[in-house]
Amino acid sequence: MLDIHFIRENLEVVKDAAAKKGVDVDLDELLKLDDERKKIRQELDAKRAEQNRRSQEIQTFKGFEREKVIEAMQHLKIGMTEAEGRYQELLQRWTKLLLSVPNIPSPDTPVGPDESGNVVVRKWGERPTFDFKPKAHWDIGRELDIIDTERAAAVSGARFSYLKGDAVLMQFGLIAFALKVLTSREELAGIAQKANLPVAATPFIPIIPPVLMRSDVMGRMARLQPIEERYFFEKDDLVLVGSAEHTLGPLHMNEILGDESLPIRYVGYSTAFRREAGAAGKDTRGILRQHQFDKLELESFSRPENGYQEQDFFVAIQEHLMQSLKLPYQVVAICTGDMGKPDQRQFDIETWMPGQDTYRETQTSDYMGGYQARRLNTRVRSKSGDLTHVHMNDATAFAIGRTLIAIVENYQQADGTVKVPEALVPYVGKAVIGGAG
RNA sequence: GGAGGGGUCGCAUAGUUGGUCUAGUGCGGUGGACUUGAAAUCCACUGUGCCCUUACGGGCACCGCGAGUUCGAAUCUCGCCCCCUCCGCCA
Repeated sequence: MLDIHFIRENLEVVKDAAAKKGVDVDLDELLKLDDERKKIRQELDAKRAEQNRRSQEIQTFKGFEREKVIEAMQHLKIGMTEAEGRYQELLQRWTKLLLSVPNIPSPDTPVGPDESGNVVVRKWGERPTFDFKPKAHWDIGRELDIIDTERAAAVSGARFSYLKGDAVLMQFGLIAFALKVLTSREELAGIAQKANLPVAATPFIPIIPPVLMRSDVMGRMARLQPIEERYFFEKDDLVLVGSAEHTLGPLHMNEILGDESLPIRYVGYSTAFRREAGAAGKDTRGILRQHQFDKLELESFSRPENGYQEQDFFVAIQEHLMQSLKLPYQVVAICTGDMGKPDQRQFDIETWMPGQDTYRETQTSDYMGGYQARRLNTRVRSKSGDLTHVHMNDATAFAIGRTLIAIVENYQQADGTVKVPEALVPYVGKAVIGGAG
């Protein structure tokens, strides 16, 4: 959420941001409620001050005098209860409205109504050429018997799959490869240098986070809505995460971090669960859009002034990973109308999928500014002693399913086998999938 | 799941017959005195949020969270969350 003081002082900026994001929120109403809120607050505090004062006094009184004061305070109490009721009612409306205010897009975010406004920032790699018609991953997967969606449908339903054999080796190969890069100060320093970014080379701490979390904490991550997208266990008031981001982000909630400890970087490996409620009938073939998939996710907490650089670094890491696999991709700046509500700036990496003859999103990078941290109450104490909210970044390192798709479609060969990207061979233990060996 | 114990201002603790607790003490931290310097010692300060105020300063709230009893609750009652010990179950 945004700071109410910030909204008051930058009303036009916030209005403009909401309009660009296509979010309908009545900010004038919010400020009106805030004025009322303050007024009742003052009234209440004055009454409480009086109560405190009289509570002290009362002990010096005795007998009839004491009875009289008690009677007066009972009266005061009635007024307080009434004011508290009004305050709570108002606060509820106030909070609801405040939470619906989206984050402000960065100045360099393209303005647009929906995904049609997204802008390709750069492209990398050459699309492979084939002297045969490249197949889609669902065909390759079935033929090599490494992806089984049919049996999964019988057991679990649509949008589930069994990954088998070499696909599994590939999954753990990808993870091992990425972790090697992300936990190495030298590798990270190299990536930063190449991207010309003056960021710290602090390694990522690997985490295996919980995949179930309290719904109220998910709310504080601004990720509970739309609730239709979440698997929700009402009996336990727990939701399944849609990304490791959801449990990595709150790792330091209600904490004050030391300035010298930043940036704190984590790489979390977890399964992600999505109901895909709004995507009925879309991408039903293969494993592009699954209810369940595994993912390596980056998360960092940084000083506010380093937030944008941190995101640039995250994108540089993503590009480094894709370049290592020699997969052709494009970096896309997501426009105001397509980005998430809590985002300040968002980039996607879309990777070339020859079997589908198009680029598909494989990674995303979200810079949240202090939007999530404010509600999570994660703060930094600067050297001068000031407290500010940390800035948070999250990004995909590898979404395993989609990376597998990209690999099998780009590395497929005429004989039906799939080459293993050179960088992965040591981690997978073989150079070809589906071959005689 | 059952039984018991516990959650106090960075850490550790005091406080459970309701009102001098707007929370004491120790450690840590900051500033100062002493010292050539340091240690030791002594003195002062030491959280977060909201609100009023140009400022100085002031008010309110917070003793796991939320309700309740009361003129008044860290202290009493109820619900919830979490931690620890033992038992049961279990990868």
